[in-house]
Amino acid sequence: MSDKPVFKQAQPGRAVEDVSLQIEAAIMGGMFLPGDKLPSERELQVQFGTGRGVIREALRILKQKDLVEVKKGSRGGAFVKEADVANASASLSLFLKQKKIDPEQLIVFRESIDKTITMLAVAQGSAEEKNRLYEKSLEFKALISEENLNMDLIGETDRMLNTLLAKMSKNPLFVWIMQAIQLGFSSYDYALYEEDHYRRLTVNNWIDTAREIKNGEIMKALSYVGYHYSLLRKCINEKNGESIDKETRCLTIEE
Amino acid sequence: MSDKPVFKQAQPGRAVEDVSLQIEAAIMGGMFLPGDKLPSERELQVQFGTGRGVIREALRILKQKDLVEVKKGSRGGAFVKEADVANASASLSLFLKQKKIDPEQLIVFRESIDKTITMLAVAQGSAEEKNRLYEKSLEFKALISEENLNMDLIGETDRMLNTLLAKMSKNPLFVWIMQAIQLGFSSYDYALYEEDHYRRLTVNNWIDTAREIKNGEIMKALSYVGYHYSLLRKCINEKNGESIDKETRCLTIEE
DNA sequence: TTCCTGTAATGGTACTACCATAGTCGCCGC
DNA sequence: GCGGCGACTATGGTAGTACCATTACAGGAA
Repeated sequence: MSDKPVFKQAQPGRAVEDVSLQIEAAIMGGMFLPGDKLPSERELQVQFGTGRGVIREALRILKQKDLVEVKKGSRGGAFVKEADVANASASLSLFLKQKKIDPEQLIVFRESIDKTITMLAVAQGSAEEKNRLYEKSLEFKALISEENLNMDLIGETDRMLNTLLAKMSKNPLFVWIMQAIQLGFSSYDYALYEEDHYRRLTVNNWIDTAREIKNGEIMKALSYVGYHYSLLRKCINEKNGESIDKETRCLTIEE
Repeated sequence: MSDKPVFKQAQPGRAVEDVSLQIEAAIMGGMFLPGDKLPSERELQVQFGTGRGVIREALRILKQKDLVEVKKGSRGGAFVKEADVANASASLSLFLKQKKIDPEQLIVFRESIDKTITMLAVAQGSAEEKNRLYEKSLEFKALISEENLNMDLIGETDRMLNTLLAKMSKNPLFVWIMQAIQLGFSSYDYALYEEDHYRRLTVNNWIDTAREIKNGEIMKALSYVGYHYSLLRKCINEKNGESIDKETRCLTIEE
Protein backbone atom coordinates (compact mmCIF):
# COMPACT_ATOMS: atom_id res chain seq x y z
CA MET A 1 0.00 0.00 0.00
CA SER A 2 2.65 2.48 1.03
CA ASP A 3 5.28 1.16 -1.34
CA LYS A 4 3.91 2.98 -4.35
CA PRO A 5 3.98 6.68 -5.27
CA VAL A 6 2.11 7.50 -2.10
CA PHE A 7 0.52 10.74 -3.13
CA LYS A 8 0.44 13.48 -0.60
CA GLN A 9 -2.74 13.95 1.35
CA ALA A 10 -4.86 16.57 -0.34
CA GLN A 11 -5.52 19.76 1.53
CA PRO A 12 -9.20 20.67 1.99
CA GLY A 13 -10.75 23.49 0.03
CA ARG A 14 -8.83 22.72 -3.12
CA ALA A 15 -8.56 19.00 -2.87
CA VAL A 16 -9.64 18.39 -6.46
CA GLU A 17 -6.96 20.63 -7.96
CA ASP A 18 -4.45 19.16 -5.58
CA VAL A 19 -5.18 15.60 -6.61
CA SER A 20 -5.40 16.48 -10.28
CA LEU A 21 -2.06 18.25 -10.28
CA GLN A 22 -0.33 15.49 -8.35
CA ILE A 23 -1.52 12.83 -10.77
CA GLU A 24 -0.65 14.99 -13.75
CA ALA A 25 2.81 15.59 -12.35
CA ALA A 26 3.23 11.86 -11.85
CA ILE A 27 2.30 11.22 -15.47
CA MET A 28 4.53 14.00 -16.74
CA GLY A 29 7.33 12.80 -14.55
CA GLY A 30 7.19 9.42 -16.20
CA MET A 31 5.86 7.62 -13.14
CA PHE A 32 3.09 6.35 -15.40
CA LEU A 33 3.77 5.61 -19.04
CA PRO A 34 1.25 5.67 -21.89
CA GLY A 35 -0.92 2.59 -21.59
CA ASP A 36 -0.37 2.24 -17.86
CA LYS A 37 -3.36 1.94 -15.61
CA LEU A 38 -3.80 4.29 -12.71
CA PRO A 39 -5.01 2.88 -9.40
CA SER A 40 -8.77 2.47 -9.16
CA GLU A 41 -10.87 5.32 -7.88
CA ARG A 42 -11.45 3.52 -4.62
CA GLU A 43 -7.73 3.01 -4.12
CA LEU A 44 -6.80 6.57 -5.02
CA GLN A 45 -9.47 7.64 -2.57
CA VAL A 46 -7.47 5.89 0.13
CA GLN A 47 -4.05 7.10 -1.05
CA PHE A 48 -5.12 10.71 -1.15
CA GLY A 49 -7.25 10.45 1.94
CA THR A 50 -10.26 12.03 0.28
CA GLY A 51 -13.75 11.08 -0.76
CA ARG A 52 -14.38 9.35 -4.04
CA GLY A 53 -16.10 12.41 -5.49
CA VAL A 54 -12.85 14.34 -5.31
CA ILE A 55 -11.02 11.59 -7.15
CA ARG A 56 -13.71 11.45 -9.82
CA GLU A 57 -13.61 15.19 -10.42
CA ALA A 58 -9.82 15.11 -10.59
CA LEU A 59 -9.92 12.28 -13.11
CA ARG A 60 -12.54 14.21 -15.03
CA ILE A 61 -10.06 17.06 -15.39
CA LEU A 62 -7.34 14.72 -16.61
CA LYS A 63 -9.79 13.16 -19.03
CA GLN A 64 -10.72 16.60 -20.28
CA LYS A 65 -7.04 17.36 -20.75
CA ASP A 66 -6.88 14.18 -22.78
CA LEU A 67 -4.25 12.78 -20.46
CA VAL A 68 -6.17 9.67 -19.51
CA GLU A 69 -8.87 7.44 -20.94
CA VAL A 70 -11.41 5.79 -18.68
CA LYS A 71 -12.77 2.29 -19.19
CA LYS A 72 -15.63 0.69 -17.37
CA GLY A 73 -16.04 -2.81 -16.04
CA SER A 74 -13.64 -5.28 -14.56
CA ARG A 75 -10.00 -4.51 -15.26
CA GLY A 76 -11.25 -1.06 -16.09
CA GLY A 77 -9.89 2.21 -14.79
CA ALA A 78 -8.01 5.28 -15.96
CA PHE A 79 -5.33 4.58 -18.55
CA VAL A 80 -2.64 7.06 -19.49
CA LYS A 81 -3.08 8.17 -23.07
CA GLU A 82 -0.54 8.96 -25.73
CA ALA A 83 -0.17 12.67 -26.30
CA ASP A 84 -2.30 13.77 -29.19
CA VAL A 85 -2.94 17.00 -30.99
CA ALA A 86 -6.69 16.46 -30.99
CA ASN A 87 -7.36 18.07 -27.64
CA ALA A 88 -5.27 21.15 -28.25
CA SER A 89 -6.97 21.53 -31.60
CA ALA A 90 -10.35 21.29 -29.94
CA SER A 91 -9.40 24.07 -27.56
CA LEU A 92 -8.52 26.43 -30.36
CA SER A 93 -11.69 25.41 -32.11
CA LEU A 94 -13.70 26.32 -29.02
CA PHE A 95 -11.90 29.63 -28.80
CA LEU A 96 -12.67 30.42 -32.40
CA LYS A 97 -16.33 29.62 -31.87
CA GLN A 98 -16.63 31.82 -28.82
CA LYS A 99 -14.89 34.85 -30.18
CA LYS A 100 -16.45 36.06 -33.35
CA ILE A 101 -13.25 36.35 -35.31
CA ASP A 102 -13.38 38.50 -38.39
CA PRO A 103 -13.27 36.18 -41.43
CA GLU A 104 -10.54 38.29 -42.96
CA GLN A 105 -8.36 37.76 -39.91
CA LEU A 106 -8.85 34.05 -40.17
CA ILE A 107 -7.95 34.14 -43.83
CA VAL A 108 -4.80 36.14 -43.17
CA PHE A 109 -3.79 33.72 -40.45
CA ARG A 110 -4.47 30.66 -42.50
CA GLU A 111 -2.81 32.01 -45.59
CA SER A 112 0.41 32.69 -43.75
CA ILE A 113 0.40 29.22 -42.23
CA ASP A 114 -0.43 27.63 -45.55
CA LYS A 115 2.40 29.35 -47.35
CA THR A 116 4.91 28.35 -44.73
CA ILE A 117 3.70 24.77 -44.87
CA THR A 118 3.96 24.82 -48.63
CA MET A 119 7.54 26.00 -48.50
CA LEU A 120 8.44 23.33 -45.98
CA ALA A 121 6.59 20.67 -47.94
CA VAL A 122 8.62 21.42 -51.03
CA ALA A 123 11.82 21.22 -49.03
CA GLN A 124 11.03 18.38 -46.64
CA GLY A 125 8.42 16.24 -48.37
CA SER A 126 9.54 12.98 -49.93
CA ALA A 127 9.03 12.31 -53.63
CA GLU A 128 6.48 9.68 -52.75
CA GLU A 129 4.46 12.13 -50.68
CA LYS A 130 4.58 14.72 -53.44
CA ASN A 131 3.33 12.25 -55.99
CA ARG A 132 0.61 11.12 -53.65
CA LEU A 133 -0.52 14.70 -53.11
CA TYR A 134 -0.67 15.25 -56.84
CA GLU A 135 -2.60 12.05 -57.46
CA LYS A 136 -5.08 12.91 -54.76
CA SER A 137 -5.64 16.31 -56.27
CA LEU A 138 -6.38 14.67 -59.62
CA GLU A 139 -8.86 12.34 -57.92
CA PHE A 140 -10.41 15.42 -56.42
CA LYS A 141 -11.14 16.72 -59.90
CA ALA A 142 -12.77 13.46 -60.84
CA LEU A 143 -14.85 13.68 -57.69
CA ILE A 144 -16.43 17.00 -58.56
CA SER A 145 -17.11 15.91 -62.11
CA GLU A 146 -19.61 13.31 -61.06
CA GLU A 147 -23.33 13.65 -61.44
CA ASN A 148 -24.40 13.67 -57.84
CA LEU A 149 -22.04 15.74 -55.77
CA ASN A 150 -21.25 14.39 -52.33
CA MET A 151 -20.52 17.58 -50.42
CA ASP A 152 -19.40 15.71 -47.34
CA LEU A 153 -16.88 13.77 -49.35
CA ILE A 154 -15.68 16.95 -51.01
CA GLY A 155 -15.10 18.60 -47.66
CA GLU A 156 -13.34 15.52 -46.38
CA THR A 157 -11.09 15.44 -49.41
CA ASP A 158 -10.15 19.08 -48.92
CA ARG A 159 -9.26 18.37 -45.32
CA MET A 160 -7.29 15.31 -46.35
CA LEU A 161 -5.24 17.28 -48.87
CA ASN A 162 -4.47 19.95 -46.32
CA THR A 163 -3.46 17.38 -43.73
CA LEU A 164 -1.30 15.60 -46.26
CA LEU A 165 0.42 18.85 -47.05
CA ALA A 166 0.92 19.69 -43.39
CA LYS A 167 2.49 16.32 -42.68
CA MET A 168 4.93 16.86 -45.52
CA SER A 169 6.39 19.74 -43.55
CA LYS A 170 7.70 17.08 -41.13
CA ASN A 171 6.76 19.41 -38.31
CA PRO A 172 4.05 18.28 -35.86
CA LEU A 173 3.35 21.86 -34.89
CA PHE A 174 2.09 22.65 -38.34
CA VAL A 175 0.06 19.47 -38.40
CA TRP A 176 -1.50 20.56 -35.16
CA ILE A 177 -2.29 24.07 -36.30
CA MET A 178 -3.78 22.77 -39.51
CA GLN A 179 -6.07 20.43 -37.59
CA ALA A 180 -7.09 23.24 -35.32
CA ILE A 181 -7.89 25.50 -38.21
CA GLN A 182 -9.93 22.84 -39.94
CA LEU A 183 -11.94 22.25 -36.79
CA GLY A 184 -12.69 25.86 -36.06
CA PHE A 185 -12.75 27.42 -39.45
CA SER A 186 -13.92 24.87 -41.94
CA SER A 187 -17.29 26.41 -42.57
CA TYR A 188 -15.74 29.37 -44.32
CA ASP A 189 -13.49 27.19 -46.39
CA TYR A 190 -16.33 25.16 -47.76
CA ALA A 191 -17.85 28.25 -49.27
CA LEU A 192 -15.52 27.64 -52.17
CA TYR A 193 -17.12 24.31 -52.91
CA GLU A 194 -20.72 25.38 -52.81
CA GLU A 195 -20.90 26.96 -56.21
CA ASP A 196 -19.88 25.23 -59.43
CA HIS A 197 -17.77 28.12 -60.68
CA TYR A 198 -15.57 28.42 -57.62
CA ARG A 199 -15.51 24.69 -57.14
CA ARG A 200 -13.86 24.12 -60.49
CA LEU A 201 -11.37 26.94 -60.00
CA THR A 202 -10.46 25.77 -56.55
CA VAL A 203 -9.92 22.16 -57.49
CA ASN A 204 -7.91 23.09 -60.56
CA ASN A 205 -5.85 25.32 -58.33
CA TRP A 206 -5.24 22.40 -55.99
CA ILE A 207 -3.88 20.44 -58.94
CA ASP A 208 -1.66 23.33 -59.99
CA THR A 209 -0.36 23.72 -56.48
CA ALA A 210 0.35 20.03 -56.05
CA ARG A 211 2.10 19.88 -59.40
CA GLU A 212 4.42 22.76 -58.61
CA ILE A 213 5.21 21.28 -55.21
CA LYS A 214 6.04 18.03 -56.96
CA ASN A 215 8.30 19.91 -59.36
CA GLY A 216 9.98 21.79 -56.57
CA GLU A 217 8.85 25.15 -57.91
CA ILE A 218 8.46 26.94 -54.62
CA MET A 219 7.55 30.36 -55.93
CA LYS A 220 4.97 29.04 -58.36
CA ALA A 221 3.44 26.88 -55.67
CA LEU A 222 3.22 29.85 -53.33
CA SER A 223 1.61 31.85 -56.07
CA TYR A 224 -1.12 29.25 -56.46
CA VAL A 225 -1.63 29.15 -52.71
CA GLY A 226 -2.09 32.91 -52.78
CA TYR A 227 -4.59 32.50 -55.58
CA HIS A 228 -6.56 30.07 -53.45
CA TYR A 229 -7.09 32.69 -50.80
CA SER A 230 -7.84 35.36 -53.36
CA LEU A 231 -10.60 33.10 -54.56
CA LEU A 232 -11.81 32.55 -51.03
CA ARG A 233 -11.92 36.27 -50.30
CA LYS A 234 -13.81 37.01 -53.47
CA CYS A 235 -16.22 34.17 -52.88
CA ILE A 236 -17.00 35.25 -49.34
CA ASN A 237 -17.37 38.84 -50.42
CA GLU A 238 -19.87 37.82 -53.05
CA LYS A 239 -21.90 35.90 -50.54
CA ASN A 240 -21.88 38.80 -48.09
CA GLY A 241 -22.01 41.38 -50.85
CA GLU A 242 -25.69 40.96 -51.33
CA SER A 243 -26.33 42.96 -48.21
CA ILE A 244 -23.12 44.83 -47.62
CA ASP A 245 -21.20 46.56 -50.36
CA LYS A 246 -19.28 49.41 -48.85
CA GLU A 247 -16.50 47.47 -47.20
CA THR A 248 -15.76 45.11 -50.01
CA ARG A 249 -12.06 44.75 -50.23
CA CYS A 250 -10.10 45.33 -53.37
CA LEU A 251 -8.64 41.98 -53.95
CA THR A 252 -10.11 41.76 -57.42
CA ILE A 253 -9.53 38.49 -59.09
CA GLU A 254 -10.21 38.58 -62.76
CA GLU A 255 -10.38 35.32 -64.51
CA MET B 1 -40.08 25.30 -12.14
CA SER B 2 -40.90 24.56 -15.73
CA ASP B 3 -40.77 28.16 -16.88
CA LYS B 4 -37.01 28.21 -17.32
CA PRO B 5 -34.75 26.64 -19.96
CA VAL B 6 -35.80 23.21 -18.73
CA PHE B 7 -32.86 21.10 -19.70
CA LYS B 8 -33.61 17.66 -20.95
CA GLN B 9 -33.37 14.83 -18.49
CA ALA B 10 -29.94 13.28 -18.76
CA GLN B 11 -29.71 9.72 -19.97
CA PRO B 12 -27.96 7.31 -17.61
CA GLY B 13 -24.53 5.97 -18.42
CA ARG B 14 -23.32 9.22 -19.88
CA ALA B 15 -25.20 11.67 -17.79
CA VAL B 16 -22.16 13.87 -17.17
CA GLU B 17 -21.38 14.39 -20.86
CA ASP B 18 -25.06 14.93 -21.49
CA VAL B 19 -25.37 17.66 -18.89
CA SER B 20 -22.09 19.26 -19.85
CA LEU B 21 -23.00 19.43 -23.51
CA GLN B 22 -26.46 20.80 -22.83
CA ILE B 23 -25.12 23.59 -20.66
CA GLU B 24 -22.36 24.35 -23.14
CA ALA B 25 -24.88 24.50 -25.94
CA ALA B 26 -27.01 26.84 -23.87
CA ILE B 27 -24.04 29.14 -23.35
CA MET B 28 -23.02 29.00 -26.99
CA GLY B 29 -26.57 29.58 -28.03
CA GLY B 30 -26.64 32.81 -26.08
CA MET B 31 -29.05 31.57 -23.44
CA PHE B 32 -26.48 32.68 -20.91
CA LEU B 33 -24.32 35.71 -21.56
CA PRO B 34 -20.87 36.42 -20.12
CA GLY B 35 -21.30 37.41 -16.48
CA ASP B 36 -24.57 35.55 -16.10
CA LYS B 37 -24.97 33.14 -13.26
CA LEU B 38 -26.01 29.59 -13.92
CA PRO B 39 -28.55 27.98 -11.59
CA SER B 40 -27.07 26.55 -8.42
CA GLU B 41 -25.85 22.97 -8.37
CA ARG B 42 -28.81 21.92 -6.30
CA GLU B 43 -31.23 23.48 -8.76
CA LEU B 44 -29.52 22.04 -11.81
CA GLN B 45 -29.65 18.71 -10.04
CA VAL B 46 -33.42 19.02 -10.07
CA GLN B 47 -33.71 20.36 -13.62
CA PHE B 48 -31.60 17.56 -15.05
CA GLY B 49 -33.04 14.94 -12.76
CA THR B 50 -29.63 13.70 -11.68
CA GLY B 51 -27.51 13.53 -8.57
CA ARG B 52 -25.40 16.46 -7.54
CA GLY B 53 -22.21 14.63 -8.33
CA VAL B 54 -23.14 14.53 -12.00
CA ILE B 55 -23.74 18.27 -12.01
CA ARG B 56 -20.44 18.92 -10.29
CA GLU B 57 -18.49 16.83 -12.77
CA ALA B 58 -20.23 18.53 -15.66
CA LEU B 59 -19.41 21.95 -14.25
CA ARG B 60 -15.85 20.78 -13.73
CA ILE B 61 -15.64 20.10 -17.46
CA LEU B 62 -16.98 23.55 -18.28
CA LYS B 63 -14.55 25.09 -15.82
CA GLN B 64 -11.75 23.15 -17.44
CA LYS B 65 -12.86 24.46 -20.81
CA ASP B 66 -12.69 27.93 -19.30
CA LEU B 67 -16.34 28.50 -20.08
CA VAL B 68 -17.39 29.22 -16.51
CA GLU B 69 -15.91 30.49 -13.29
CA VAL B 70 -17.07 29.16 -9.95
CA LYS B 71 -17.44 31.25 -6.81
CA LYS B 72 -18.07 30.04 -3.31
CA GLY B 73 -20.32 31.40 -0.62
CA SER B 74 -23.67 33.10 -0.70
CA ARG B 75 -24.60 34.54 -4.10
CA GLY B 76 -21.93 32.21 -5.41
CA GLY B 77 -22.29 29.78 -8.27
CA ALA B 78 -21.05 29.20 -11.79
CA PHE B 79 -20.66 32.38 -13.84
CA VAL B 80 -20.21 32.40 -17.60
CA LYS B 81 -16.78 33.69 -18.52
CA GLU B 82 -15.64 35.83 -21.37
CA ALA B 83 -13.81 33.85 -24.01
CA ASP B 84 -10.11 34.02 -23.48
CA VAL B 85 -7.06 32.70 -25.21
CA ALA B 86 -5.48 31.49 -21.99
CA ASN B 87 -7.04 28.05 -22.02
CA ALA B 88 -6.28 27.28 -25.63
CA SER B 89 -2.73 28.42 -25.05
CA ALA B 90 -2.47 26.12 -22.06
CA SER B 91 -3.59 23.22 -24.20
CA LEU B 92 -0.85 23.78 -26.73
CA SER B 93 1.58 24.18 -23.90
CA LEU B 94 0.50 20.83 -22.49
CA PHE B 95 0.87 19.26 -25.89
CA LEU B 96 4.37 20.62 -26.25
CA LYS B 97 5.31 19.25 -22.86
CA GLN B 98 4.04 15.79 -23.61
CA LYS B 99 5.53 15.39 -27.03
CA LYS B 100 9.22 15.92 -27.02
CA ILE B 101 9.34 18.20 -30.02
CA ASP B 102 12.65 18.55 -31.77
CA PRO B 103 14.08 21.98 -30.92
CA GLU B 104 14.73 22.71 -34.55
CA GLN B 105 11.07 22.11 -35.38
CA LEU B 106 10.05 24.56 -32.72
CA ILE B 107 12.46 27.12 -34.04
CA VAL B 108 11.22 26.69 -37.59
CA PHE B 109 7.64 27.05 -36.43
CA ARG B 110 8.29 30.07 -34.31
CA GLU B 111 10.43 31.78 -36.91
CA SER B 112 7.71 31.51 -39.52
CA ILE B 113 5.13 32.88 -37.13
CA ASP B 114 7.41 35.66 -36.04
CA LYS B 115 8.13 36.79 -39.57
CA THR B 116 4.47 36.85 -40.47
CA ILE B 117 3.70 38.84 -37.36
CA THR B 118 6.47 41.26 -38.19
CA MET B 119 5.11 41.85 -41.65
CA LEU B 120 1.63 42.44 -40.31
CA ALA B 121 2.94 44.68 -37.56
CA VAL B 122 4.63 46.91 -40.08
CA ALA B 123 1.45 47.12 -42.11
CA GLN B 124 -1.18 47.23 -39.37
CA GLY B 125 0.54 48.68 -36.32
CA SER B 126 -0.14 52.28 -35.41
CA ALA B 127 2.68 54.82 -35.20
CA GLU B 128 2.15 54.98 -31.47
CA GLU B 129 2.55 51.25 -31.10
CA LYS B 130 5.67 51.24 -33.19
CA ASN B 131 7.24 53.99 -31.11
CA ARG B 132 6.28 52.17 -27.96
CA LEU B 133 7.89 48.99 -29.19
CA TYR B 134 11.07 50.86 -30.00
CA GLU B 135 11.17 52.59 -26.65
CA LYS B 136 10.64 49.34 -24.84
CA SER B 137 13.49 47.76 -26.73
CA LEU B 138 15.73 50.65 -25.67
CA GLU B 139 14.66 50.14 -22.08
CA PHE B 140 15.55 46.51 -22.54
CA LYS B 141 19.12 47.51 -23.32
CA ALA B 142 19.29 49.63 -20.20
CA LEU B 143 17.96 46.68 -18.24
CA ILE B 144 20.79 44.34 -19.18
CA SER B 145 23.39 47.03 -18.54
CA GLU B 146 22.69 47.08 -14.86
CA GLU B 147 24.93 45.56 -12.25
CA ASN B 148 22.70 42.86 -10.88
CA LEU B 149 20.84 41.15 -13.65
CA ASN B 150 17.25 40.24 -12.89
CA MET B 151 16.76 37.23 -15.12
CA ASP B 152 13.06 37.01 -14.35
CA LEU B 153 12.57 40.59 -15.41
CA ILE B 154 14.59 39.98 -18.55
CA GLY B 155 12.42 37.04 -19.48
CA GLU B 156 9.30 39.01 -18.76
CA THR B 157 10.50 41.86 -20.93
CA ASP B 158 11.17 39.50 -23.81
CA ARG B 159 7.66 38.11 -23.49
CA MET B 160 6.26 41.61 -23.29
CA LEU B 161 8.00 42.70 -26.47
CA ASN B 162 6.76 39.62 -28.31
CA THR B 163 3.23 40.16 -27.11
CA LEU B 164 3.37 43.80 -28.07
CA LEU B 165 4.49 42.82 -31.52
CA ALA B 166 1.79 40.21 -31.85
CA LYS B 167 -0.91 42.67 -30.88
CA MET B 168 0.30 45.07 -33.54
CA SER B 169 -0.74 42.51 -36.13
CA LYS B 170 -4.34 43.33 -35.13
CA ASN B 171 -5.08 39.66 -35.39
CA PRO B 172 -6.11 37.79 -32.22
CA LEU B 173 -5.03 34.51 -33.71
CA PHE B 174 -1.42 35.59 -33.77
CA VAL B 175 -1.71 36.94 -30.26
CA TRP B 176 -3.02 33.57 -29.21
CA ILE B 177 -0.30 31.57 -30.90
CA MET B 178 2.37 33.84 -29.48
CA GLN B 179 1.01 33.28 -25.98
CA ALA B 180 0.91 29.56 -26.57
CA ILE B 181 4.48 29.49 -27.78
CA GLN B 182 5.67 31.51 -24.82
CA LEU B 183 3.93 29.17 -22.39
CA GLY B 184 5.25 25.98 -23.86
CA PHE B 185 8.59 27.00 -25.18
CA SER B 186 9.81 30.00 -23.26
CA SER B 187 12.48 28.46 -21.10
CA TYR B 188 14.14 27.37 -24.28
CA ASP B 189 14.10 30.88 -25.65
CA TYR B 190 15.78 32.27 -22.59
CA ALA B 191 18.95 30.47 -23.50
CA LEU B 192 19.83 33.59 -25.43
CA TYR B 193 19.80 35.66 -22.28
CA GLU B 194 21.94 33.43 -20.12
CA GLU B 195 25.29 34.39 -21.50
CA ASP B 196 26.54 37.95 -21.73
CA HIS B 197 27.69 37.68 -25.33
CA TYR B 198 24.37 36.45 -26.73
CA ARG B 199 22.42 38.68 -24.40
CA ARG B 200 23.95 41.82 -25.85
CA LEU B 201 23.56 40.64 -29.42
CA THR B 202 19.95 39.64 -28.88
CA VAL B 203 18.90 42.86 -27.22
CA ASN B 204 20.69 44.98 -29.83
CA ASN B 205 18.90 42.91 -32.44
CA TRP B 206 15.58 43.67 -30.75
CA ILE B 207 16.37 47.36 -31.06
CA ASP B 208 17.30 47.00 -34.71
CA THR B 209 14.12 45.07 -35.40
CA ALA B 210 11.91 47.58 -33.61
CA ARG B 211 13.59 50.48 -35.40
CA GLU B 212 13.04 49.00 -38.84
CA ILE B 213 9.44 48.20 -38.00
CA LYS B 214 9.04 51.81 -36.93
CA ASN B 215 10.55 52.97 -40.19
CA GLY B 216 8.38 50.66 -42.22
CA GLU B 217 11.35 48.78 -43.61
CA ILE B 218 9.76 45.38 -43.90
CA MET B 219 12.62 43.53 -45.51
CA LYS B 220 15.19 44.88 -43.09
CA ALA B 221 12.98 44.02 -40.16
CA LEU B 222 12.54 40.49 -41.46
CA SER B 223 16.25 40.20 -41.87
CA TYR B 224 16.78 41.06 -38.24
CA VAL B 225 14.14 38.58 -37.20
CA GLY B 226 15.99 35.95 -39.18
CA TYR B 227 19.20 36.95 -37.42
CA HIS B 228 17.50 36.43 -34.07
CA TYR B 229 16.85 32.81 -34.89
CA SER B 230 20.32 32.36 -36.34
CA LEU B 231 21.61 33.47 -32.97
CA LEU B 232 19.25 31.11 -31.18
CA ARG B 233 20.32 28.15 -33.28
CA LYS B 234 23.98 28.89 -32.74
CA CYS B 235 23.47 29.40 -29.04
CA ILE B 236 21.60 26.13 -28.66
CA ASN B 237 24.22 24.27 -30.64
CA GLU B 238 26.94 25.59 -28.41
CA LYS B 239 25.13 24.61 -25.27
CA ASN B 240 24.41 21.11 -26.54
CA GLY B 241 27.92 20.78 -27.87
CA GLU B 242 29.34 20.79 -24.38
CA SER B 243 27.16 18.53 -22.36
CA ILE B 244 25.34 16.57 -24.97
CA ASP B 245 24.33 13.33 -23.44
CA LYS B 246 22.80 11.93 -26.58
CA GLU B 247 19.61 11.24 -24.69
CA THR B 248 19.24 14.65 -23.20
CA ARG B 249 18.73 16.03 -26.65
CA CYS B 250 15.29 16.96 -25.50
CA LEU B 251 15.07 20.58 -24.72
CA THR B 252 13.99 21.43 -21.26
CA ILE B 253 10.42 22.22 -21.84
CA GLU B 254 9.56 21.96 -18.28
CA GLU B 255 7.79 24.55 -16.43
C1' DT C 1 -13.02 -28.00 -27.01
C1' DT C 2 -16.61 -24.60 -26.83
C1' DC C 3 -20.08 -22.13 -24.76
C1' DC C 4 -22.46 -20.35 -20.94
C1' DT C 5 -23.04 -18.52 -16.51
C1' DG C 6 -21.60 -16.80 -12.19
C1' DT C 7 -18.56 -13.71 -9.95
C1' DA C 8 -15.81 -9.99 -8.83
C1' DA C 9 -13.70 -5.61 -9.88
C1' DT C 10 -14.60 -1.12 -11.42
C1' DG C 11 -16.74 2.99 -13.13
C1' DG C 12 -21.49 5.56 -12.97
C1' DT C 13 -25.12 7.43 -10.28
C1' DA C 14 -28.10 8.76 -6.33
C1' DC C 15 -28.67 10.42 -1.81
C1' DT C 16 -27.53 12.31 2.61
C1' DA C 17 -25.06 14.84 5.85
C1' DC C 18 -21.95 18.09 7.15
C1' DC C 19 -18.32 21.76 6.64
C1' DA C 20 -16.41 26.28 4.78
C1' DT C 21 -17.23 30.46 2.75
C1' DA C 22 -19.07 34.77 1.74
C1' DG C 23 -22.77 37.89 1.09
C1' DT C 24 -26.95 39.87 3.65
C1' DC C 25 -29.44 41.75 7.13
C1' DG C 26 -30.85 42.96 11.42
C1' DC C 27 -29.83 43.70 16.18
C1' DC C 28 -27.29 46.14 19.63
C1' DG C 29 -24.62 49.70 21.64
C1' DC C 30 -23.14 54.17 21.32
C1' DG D 1 -29.28 58.30 13.95
C1' DC D 2 -25.20 55.82 12.98
C1' DG D 3 -21.81 52.36 12.78
C1' DG D 4 -20.18 47.98 13.59
C1' DC D 5 -20.64 43.28 14.78
C1' DG D 6 -22.76 38.91 14.81
C1' DA D 7 -26.28 35.59 13.34
C1' DC D 8 -28.41 33.89 9.21
C1' DT D 9 -28.46 31.77 4.76
C1' DA D 10 -27.39 30.35 0.19
C1' DT D 11 -23.91 28.02 -2.12
C1' DG D 12 -19.91 25.41 -3.28
C1' DG D 13 -16.69 21.61 -1.21
C1' DT D 14 -16.14 17.17 0.84
C1' DA D 15 -17.15 12.55 3.04
C1' DG D 16 -19.51 8.46 3.07
C1' DT D 17 -22.75 4.90 1.75
C1' DA D 18 -25.45 2.27 -1.14
C1' DC D 19 -26.69 0.50 -5.34
C1' DC D 20 -26.63 -0.13 -10.49
C1' DA D 21 -24.25 -1.20 -15.08
C1' DT D 22 -20.56 -2.95 -17.44
C1' DT D 23 -16.83 -5.84 -18.38
C1' DA D 24 -13.28 -9.36 -17.98
C1' DC D 25 -12.30 -13.69 -16.38
C1' DA D 26 -12.66 -18.19 -14.37
C1' DG D 27 -14.84 -22.37 -13.84
C1' DG D 28 -18.20 -25.57 -14.91
C1' DA D 29 -21.52 -27.75 -18.27
C1' DA D 30 -22.55 -29.60 -22.80
